[in-house]
Amino acid sequence: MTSNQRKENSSKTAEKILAVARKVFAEHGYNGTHMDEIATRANVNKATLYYQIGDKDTLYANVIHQVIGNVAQDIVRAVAEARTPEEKLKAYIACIAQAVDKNPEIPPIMMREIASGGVNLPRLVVEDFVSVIATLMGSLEEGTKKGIFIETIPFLIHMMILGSILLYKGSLPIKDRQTWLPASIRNKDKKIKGNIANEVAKLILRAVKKSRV
Amino acid sequence: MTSNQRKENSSKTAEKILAVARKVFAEHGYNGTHMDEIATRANVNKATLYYQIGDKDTLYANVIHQVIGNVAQDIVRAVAEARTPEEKLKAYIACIAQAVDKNPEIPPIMMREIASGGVNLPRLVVEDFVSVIATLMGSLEEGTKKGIFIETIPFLIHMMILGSILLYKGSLPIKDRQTWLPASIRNKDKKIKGNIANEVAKLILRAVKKSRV
DNA sequence: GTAGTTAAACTGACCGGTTAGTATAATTTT
DNA sequence: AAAATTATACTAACCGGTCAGTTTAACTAC
Repeated sequence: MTSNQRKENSSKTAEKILAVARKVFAEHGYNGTHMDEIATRANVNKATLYYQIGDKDTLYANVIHQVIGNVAQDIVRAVAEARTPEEKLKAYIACIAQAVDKNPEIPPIMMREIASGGVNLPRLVVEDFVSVIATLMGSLEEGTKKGIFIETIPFLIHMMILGSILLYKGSLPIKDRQTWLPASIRNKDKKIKGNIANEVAKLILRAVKKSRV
Repeated sequence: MTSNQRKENSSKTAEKILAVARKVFAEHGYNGTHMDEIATRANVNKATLYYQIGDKDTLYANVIHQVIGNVAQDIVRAVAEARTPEEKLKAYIACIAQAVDKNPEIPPIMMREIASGGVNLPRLVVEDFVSVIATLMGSLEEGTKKGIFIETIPFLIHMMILGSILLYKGSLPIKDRQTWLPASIRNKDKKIKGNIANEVAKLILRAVKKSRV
């Protein structure tokens, strides 16, 4: 094995640790997460964990970055590629929904992060958020100027989209665990499982668009 | 001092502890909250805290009950009093927004609770949630039957409403703390501060109503 | 009215388990 | 040989919870 391969193996360990850490932090939050559990579930000695990554804060910062740091660019790019304000809004929603679909750790981590006032958010991540909201503001204002959209409060629209997706996805586990729930609530949405993006987009567009066919 | 006064003082102590606990739990979450901090901030000896209330779980359960246990009945009642589906929906949203306005601990506590899969939620509270969603489902179905509303996924609508309000209110502290934010984002919504209920209601109704004037 | 009794509220000091993080020597991998 | 990993053991701090004992005030008996 060359030294490159050695580095690969080493970084594979780090990646494994990060992947497990993501899950554990999502399950228990920062304070509820124990380094020992991460090490155990990653099949790695605790000393290795510290050797590879560092202390708890560093590990968490890495997780945060990996989980929500990259979504932002995706959104900005996807929106830029769309032409009409309506398409932009759709792309915006689809992007968020897809990101959450791809890694289900986003809802719990993000919600806890918001709950704690974003104390642990690296400034870089906050800046990403800002660029996302700015993007949305752009789309909405463009739509308003063109007479397609009504006047709105962009920040609220953002929270509406994000909130819908985060809470919807985030509460599925609760619903599933409460086996005694009335079937009317449990099954009402089986049909759209895995793809609420369309449904959210439909609703948001209905809310925001001026005229209707 | 009469024995009544003594009891009063005692229950005052308990109330003080509960009030402080609410804040601390909202700030740090269950695992991040230390009994010592609660005791200190309540100006009460830790042993007194245990004497008055019990262990951490009990204290947290009390907080949960106090914070989100009562909102449910309010909602159900308010919706029952309204006549048309549209009015019911408005009442529903207004109720939630008002509750969050009245005690700002709801967003962080609720979001963290959802994030952790509702592990700490007393069954009674979960049942309250169910009754709330059932109420909403009733209103939506009634509206659909009468041809006023389109077909919807009630659970998603619920999450849309709740998510909007929780995230909007919940992220205000973050926004305020990031002093470097562009003014366009910071100030865009000063005009509606304290009353997003109307705005959310407007948007949700536009999304859900079939025809428009 | 005052000495004795009881019960509730409260306190300071402490205990025991937990957990982040470290040290070290040995082993494996490349 | 050097880097990565492991097993094991350890420390220091932290934190939930307890306990023996004190204060306070209301009640009782004389």
